Amino acid sequence: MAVKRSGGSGKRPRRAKPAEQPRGEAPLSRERIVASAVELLDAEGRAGLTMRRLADRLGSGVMSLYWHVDNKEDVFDLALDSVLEYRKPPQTPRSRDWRGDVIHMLEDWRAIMLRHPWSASLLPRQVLGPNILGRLELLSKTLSDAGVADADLNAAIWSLWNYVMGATITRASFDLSVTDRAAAQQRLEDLSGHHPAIERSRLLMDDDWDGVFRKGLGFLLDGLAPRGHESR
Amino acid sequence: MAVKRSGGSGKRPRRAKPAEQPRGEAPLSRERIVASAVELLDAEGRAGLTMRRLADRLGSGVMSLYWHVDNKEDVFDLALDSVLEYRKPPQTPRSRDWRGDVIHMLEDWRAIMLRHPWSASLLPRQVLGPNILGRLELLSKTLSDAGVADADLNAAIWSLWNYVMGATITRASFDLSVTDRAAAQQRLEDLSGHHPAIERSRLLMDDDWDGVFRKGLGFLLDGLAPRGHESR
DNA sequence: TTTAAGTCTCGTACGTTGTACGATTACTGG
DNA sequence: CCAGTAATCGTACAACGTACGAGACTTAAA
Repeated sequence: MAVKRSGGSGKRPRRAKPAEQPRGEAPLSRERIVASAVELLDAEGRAGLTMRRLADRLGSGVMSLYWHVDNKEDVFDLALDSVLEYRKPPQTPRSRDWRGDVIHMLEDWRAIMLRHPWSASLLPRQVLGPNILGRLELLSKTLSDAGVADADLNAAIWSLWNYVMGATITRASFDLSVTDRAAAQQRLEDLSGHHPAIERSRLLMDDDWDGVFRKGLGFLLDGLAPRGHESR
Repeated sequence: MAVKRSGGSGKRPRRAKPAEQPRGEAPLSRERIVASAVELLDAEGRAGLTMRRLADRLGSGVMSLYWHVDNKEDVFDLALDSVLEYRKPPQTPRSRDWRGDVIHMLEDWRAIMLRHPWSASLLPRQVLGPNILGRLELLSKTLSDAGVADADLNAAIWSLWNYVMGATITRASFDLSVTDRAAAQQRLEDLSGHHPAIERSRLLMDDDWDGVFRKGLGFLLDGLAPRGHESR
């Protein structure tokens, strides 16, 4: 069996004669594959990504992809992580507003995933790509610097992560087309007799998702950080 | 096209001569299909559920399933909701411990989903089955009775829902086999230089998931409910 | 009794999917 | 010239969801 490239990040040696492809096609590479996968996912959704369509879009044969990528799950993992790069806004390296830093990073996270709705549907998987690890590292460091005790750090990080993921997944799966929304409303009205409290809270209609998200995040941060310990 | 049964809950008329099946197979029904689907999902996981295997297990032809069920997505929806029935513990109808009631229901919810790990992977979908609606109704009513203002009810319910879903999905996807856990740890150590804060918090090892869940839930409830309003 | 309309089961077949396998080509260092 | 190894890709296969339509059976009307 041939020794396949996988996992590692070995650089492909520069080809001596780059003018080979009949079309102006760049040679296949892991990066190009992932970039095309993200385009396809954005355009067609999760079910729209097939290895054949991906190969077509790249102008290559289907099986060529498998030299650079282990399997389709691998493509999903790479696409998910690739979209989650984070550049924190330029500011003094020792920001005093740790709370604002955390909120900014988490809202950015959520915004990205809502901009690429397929990413939410990919979430129930083990995600340890470099960009996600980078975000966790930043979160960890920020909270630590803010005075959260090492013993509580785990709980703090996971609570925030959980909250963001839950809010994003929920929001993404309830972000329906107008037709679907009408159908859902109709369905609720059919059952209105049985669910007066839901009816009264208008749970599934005209929600301020962003506001709810921010509010809940505030509650969590209030609870997680040592009170009266902030600098602002 | 034949008028297919769907959506509604029409009772199948009792068959006059019940001793028809060569084996002791009960006749096909939506309920039997869903029950078998849950068994199959429990045993083989999400990818293990195929219409053919499901039909085999029921001793029927594949296409017979489609009389009772719209398609495979429908089976997933039904299986998910069917598992989430909730019986609240017997107690005085007007419990004073609303906080305990909420915690009990949400922890039960999480426990069920961890007992059926496939349910977490199904989550990014619109879930409005009767059992889930029942839980939302109960949650809504409990919070309302506890003094949460109508205007805040939406935010309260969604925050709790989001938190529970996020925690469950995360927990389920990180609940690895021992081998996988070793691999993940190895991977982290490979990158240890780049992620000192994660390393220090021991984020991915020996976590007390249940404790973290409970703690974060407490913070949320503290924030959501009017403080000093509880009865205990 | 005959007829017609459901209700329910299921065999066959089609198109699509992920990917195993091996042939093929290009380029490298000896 | 040769051996190795990096990379591409055509063919083939098993498995999938499900459309279609033929049938068997039950019930109600004629």
